[in-house]
Amino acid sequence: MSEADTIREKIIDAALQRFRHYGYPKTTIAELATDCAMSPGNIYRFFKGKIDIAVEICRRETLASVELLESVLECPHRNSRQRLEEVIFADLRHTFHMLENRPKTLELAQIVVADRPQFQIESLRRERRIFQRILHEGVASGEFSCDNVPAATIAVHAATTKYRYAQLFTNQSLEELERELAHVLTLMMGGLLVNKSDAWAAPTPIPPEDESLTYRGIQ
Amino acid sequence: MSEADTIREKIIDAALQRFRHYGYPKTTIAELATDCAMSPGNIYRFFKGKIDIAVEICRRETLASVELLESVLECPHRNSRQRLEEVIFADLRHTFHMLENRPKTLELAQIVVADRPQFQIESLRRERRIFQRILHEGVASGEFSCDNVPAATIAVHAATTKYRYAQLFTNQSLEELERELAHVLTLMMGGLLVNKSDAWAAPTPIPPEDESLTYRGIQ
DNA sequence: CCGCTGAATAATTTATTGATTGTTCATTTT
DNA sequence: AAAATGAACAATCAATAAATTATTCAGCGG
Repeated sequence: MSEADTIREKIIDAALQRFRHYGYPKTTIAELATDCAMSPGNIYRFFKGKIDIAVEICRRETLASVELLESVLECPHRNSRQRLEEVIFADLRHTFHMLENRPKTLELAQIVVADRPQFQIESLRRERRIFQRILHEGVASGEFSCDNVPAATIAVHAATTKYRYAQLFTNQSLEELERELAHVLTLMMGGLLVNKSDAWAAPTPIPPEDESLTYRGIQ
Repeated sequence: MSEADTIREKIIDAALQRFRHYGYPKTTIAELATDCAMSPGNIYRFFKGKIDIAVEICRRETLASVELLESVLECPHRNSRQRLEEVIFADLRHTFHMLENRPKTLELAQIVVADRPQFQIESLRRERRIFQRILHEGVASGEFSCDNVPAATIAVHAATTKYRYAQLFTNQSLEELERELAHVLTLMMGGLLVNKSDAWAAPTPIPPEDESLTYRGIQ
């Protein structure tokens, strides 16, 4: 890692701490400069502006989220249905706990998206790619029947919108949301599974929260 | 209608005009009083406070929306699948045009919900009841197979969350949203229809917008 | 040169004040 | 007595001033 990159990391680190503690608006460039033992002006040799520091932090956050979901996905001894369901459950829990425990993260994301609408679009696209992979595998293995994987991916993603950052839409508890999501998944499985009867025959048990997995590297 | 009710209506009417034109915050009780040729204090003999006028207006708005959806539902020569799909499409279009053409209505609803969270819960419940009726009929007619109608209703409602006040979540065009919704509905139909193959065999054509129906009494 | 500083400036935020508004109620009118 | 008024008061909002902050850049050391 080059010297410049090291300094950049230092700035990001300082910003991460302060944004989490005091929020983006209450954090000043001067403070970040002090934290990094440099002058305010020098920050601008590493970031075009204050908002760009936030963008970088959010970018990493979304990459970490995607990695979390991928780690759920790579869990072996799972068929496609279980994978899809567990990824979506993980998403619900991950975003739910995020808003519950680190509200400043949402604030930061909202500030970034307000300035860079493209950011949200790309984050959602990355998430959808995971769904698409599962559907693709499921079709290949003969478990899912689906003649238009991209369309089905979009459908699954859209139908589970409520379970990403759920607190933005409702004040239901996590337990309620999980029960509801199980119903939504059962319904959708009817449209994906080759043997429709399987969707009801094996009603989705809500997978237990795996703290060790879900929160790895978070908080 | 009693004399008191007539006056009440006059106040609501004046408020409706002003809220639409200038918005809730920019409308004063004094103005409403002037519109109704009375004193500010007298308004309080008919409404407990300013916010209660807004609540009543929103309540009527949501009742009108439900009636709109019911009118779609009562269209004859439709099977349950078509009814469900058309009601959800109508909902998307209705709320989309609402936000596009009368943004003050959203502002008003947000103000009301911020003060009366129960309001939103009840509005959603009323809407869900329509869905439940369709599902119930579909099961009775043998078109749908579903061993837990209330749960399926909740699932259908939740899965289509994105298509109610869609502009709150995305800046996709109405056309894009309609295409997407068609995919979601196809997926869900797999979980509802007795003959799963029907869901794909008869891909949902996006029903044409029926202006005369959709906008009756709105705007 | 290169990396950095820190004062200067432009933009934003915060604090303050004055004006407006929602609400009440003693009083008047019908 | 019932209905309505409008002045009074507290709460809220808008406008402006003051302070703070983001960003730039001429210049300083290494």
